[in-house]
Amino acid sequence: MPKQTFIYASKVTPSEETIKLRGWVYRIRKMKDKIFVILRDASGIIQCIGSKNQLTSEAWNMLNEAAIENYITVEGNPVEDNRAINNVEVKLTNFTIMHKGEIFPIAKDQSKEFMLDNTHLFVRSYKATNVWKVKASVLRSAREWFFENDFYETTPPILTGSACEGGSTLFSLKYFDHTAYLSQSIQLYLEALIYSLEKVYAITPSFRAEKMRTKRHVNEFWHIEGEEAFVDFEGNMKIQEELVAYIVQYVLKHNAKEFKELKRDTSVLETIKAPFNKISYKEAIDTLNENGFNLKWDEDMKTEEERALSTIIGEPFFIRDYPSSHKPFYVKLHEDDPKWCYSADLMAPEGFGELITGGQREDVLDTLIRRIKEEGWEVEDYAWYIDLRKYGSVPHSGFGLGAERLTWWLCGLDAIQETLPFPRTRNRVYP
RNA sequence: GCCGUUGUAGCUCAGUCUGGUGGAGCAAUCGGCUGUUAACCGAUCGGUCGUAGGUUCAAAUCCUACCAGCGGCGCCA
Repeated sequence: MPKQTFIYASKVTPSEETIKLRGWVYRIRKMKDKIFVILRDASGIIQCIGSKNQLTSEAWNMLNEAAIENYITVEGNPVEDNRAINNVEVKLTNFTIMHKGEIFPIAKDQSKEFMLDNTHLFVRSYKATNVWKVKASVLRSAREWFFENDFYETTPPILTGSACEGGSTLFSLKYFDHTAYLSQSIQLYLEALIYSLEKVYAITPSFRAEKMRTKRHVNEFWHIEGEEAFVDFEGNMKIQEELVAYIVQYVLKHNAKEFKELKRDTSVLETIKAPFNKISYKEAIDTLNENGFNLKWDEDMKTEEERALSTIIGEPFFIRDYPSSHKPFYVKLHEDDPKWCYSADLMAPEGFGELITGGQREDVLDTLIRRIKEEGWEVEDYAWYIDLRKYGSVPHSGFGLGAERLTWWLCGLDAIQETLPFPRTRNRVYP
């Protein structure tokens, strides 16, 4: 038999055996002859009780010195007790402080500002840990879905030499003797890769140098992007809704404990299944106008309106067929009426708003060149991208899903910043 | 970039309107303690009131400038 190893707090069940655990002091409550210490590890927390008359004086003294976030190891007997969390506690037979360290600065009350100054310590908080677990499930289940649907994972570059979608929101940096940019989206590269693998995806960080400060934005986020050859606008939406529905089902199955601890009411999530509602941009405007707004058909929907619509509809839905003037040059236009284009946004319910933008790409060489010129870009800057339409151009579509947007909604958090361990915002690039 | 708002003890805040010797809770330290659930009780410790200048007999408080943070909007995932 191998030497007895440490077990996770969540695996502790009442038994006759002596067990060992290691982790950090989450809470500690000291009395004259008894001390309760709550041990925290990656799996959760468990109450341990140390009694003066059942410990060596050395262990008892150490227990008396223990403080929040000390690294500790414990030995004891797991017993059933309805006064403890999860009705199990460990009656200590030994207790060791492995690293005492200094006084942990994060206490009961924290302001947002203090929390952000101490993000490197705040990541270990109970709430944050639950969010990291849900996010891990989002990424894992997305990969699973792609794998099961014959998509190849690819690794496009994050450093790019050309500015796609305009330069104002790009972070630039010195690249030897040139200027390079941090990627806003690897879409154009995925479009190149479909000619090889047909169905591709990538999960990469995307950077936006927007100077906005909102609950919905961070300057660095993880982008789940897919691109598919021979798939049209309708087929693309089908892929998106199946992917999102799969992720929702996965987290409901695997993260019930986390949702409970985050106090997330999952009843809305439980009803979600593909296909989703689809309304045209025009219908969206009409719906809003019926609900007290006064918008014209080609007017841009603002956050307030999108949020209202998302609350009215109450389940995930697509807004499809946007006015062409609202969307970039690579979006394919309707053949019969170029006023509209094959672009759709997937909206989360409950007022969380946009999760995905996707659509069919312009695959006709001349139209693409004309559109680039109309938007005022230099055709030479997109030479390699235009090349893709010269050699066996195929109809294709794709989309970009924000991993943080999705996690934010699934967990029902106040702000998207909470879904990243080290959120990059306008005034925060440290720690 | 625009609008708003905040800066007082290690942390969370009151005190600013109406100028007159800086307060509370938490943390820490010491002591007490009935199986506690961010325990409880008592005591102690702890501050260049964001920075600079101005008004005044007197400024955390009024005025000016600056700095930093936070919230929102345009944008978007």
